[in-house]
Amino acid sequence: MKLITRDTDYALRAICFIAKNKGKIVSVSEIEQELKIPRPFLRKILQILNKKKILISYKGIGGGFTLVDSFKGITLIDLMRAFQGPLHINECLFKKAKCPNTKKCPIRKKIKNIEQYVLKELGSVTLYSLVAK
Amino acid sequence: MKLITRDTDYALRAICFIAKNKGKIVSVSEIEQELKIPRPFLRKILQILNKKKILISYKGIGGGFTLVDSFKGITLIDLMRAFQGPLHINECLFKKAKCPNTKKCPIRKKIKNIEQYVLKELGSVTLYSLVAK
DNA sequence: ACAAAATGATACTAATGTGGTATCATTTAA
DNA sequence: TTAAATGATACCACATTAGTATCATTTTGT
Repeated sequence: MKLITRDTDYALRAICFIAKNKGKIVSVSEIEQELKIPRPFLRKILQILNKKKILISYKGIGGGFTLVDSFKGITLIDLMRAFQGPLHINECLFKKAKCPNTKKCPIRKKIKNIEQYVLKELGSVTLYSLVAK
Repeated sequence: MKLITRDTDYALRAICFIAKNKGKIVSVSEIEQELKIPRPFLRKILQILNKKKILISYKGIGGGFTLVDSFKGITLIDLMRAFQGPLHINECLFKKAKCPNTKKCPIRKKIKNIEQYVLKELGSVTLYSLVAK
């Protein structure tokens, strides 16, 4: 059971590195060298971060990526959603049929509670807090 | 992100049904008819439940399954472990390398906390509590 | 003893998700 | 106008999950 997938993980590390170079435009090559992430995969990840407005990209010679201005408001869960889609702890438990012995399945409620807790926790971690010493 | 897989889900429903027929030996055919779970898959699931000592099986004509005597002590997490193995929310995040900007990665701690919470919650739900009206 | 009805064991197949690659198009600075 | 960067997109490989198929074993009734 994985809460965080590899692309999310890589994204986080890349962001940390970009944040370290405050203000500077950082290219794929630089990140690749530092973090040893396979280049094509890294490119894909950065492109997604750009689309999701977590990074800003600059094309052409001297191009690369910087943090978005609103970076301090972005949380771990935003990052996870970018790569892992909407986070439902369990999507379809008892969707088709209910346990015949219960009218309101108590397990569903429990799962919902757990889900909400997890989302709250993940949503409380800003990427900035991970970057700042 | 799935916390509970299909076999765990099916297992839970099957157990609910068996519990309803208190004491009676319930065959695969009966469960299949009631819950519309594909028979070979259901058989596999029930065999696992037997091996994990959550159900008792009886072979031969009139055979089938009943709940184990210690049923009241079995929790949702036991069921999940039977099908999904040991439950680690995240196994290897930052295993190979740490985010270069942090010495003790705060995210790792957060994940650990979430994991412990989830395990505690799931371990607090007895299957019996789901079955009992 | 034996046949039928049940589960046990095991190996295989199909579908999906994750991790990763390859290639061409587009933009931009020198 | 060319080289260096990212954008878009399609593809491939592997692992996990979901499900099937088949034969072996046990048990009960006749």
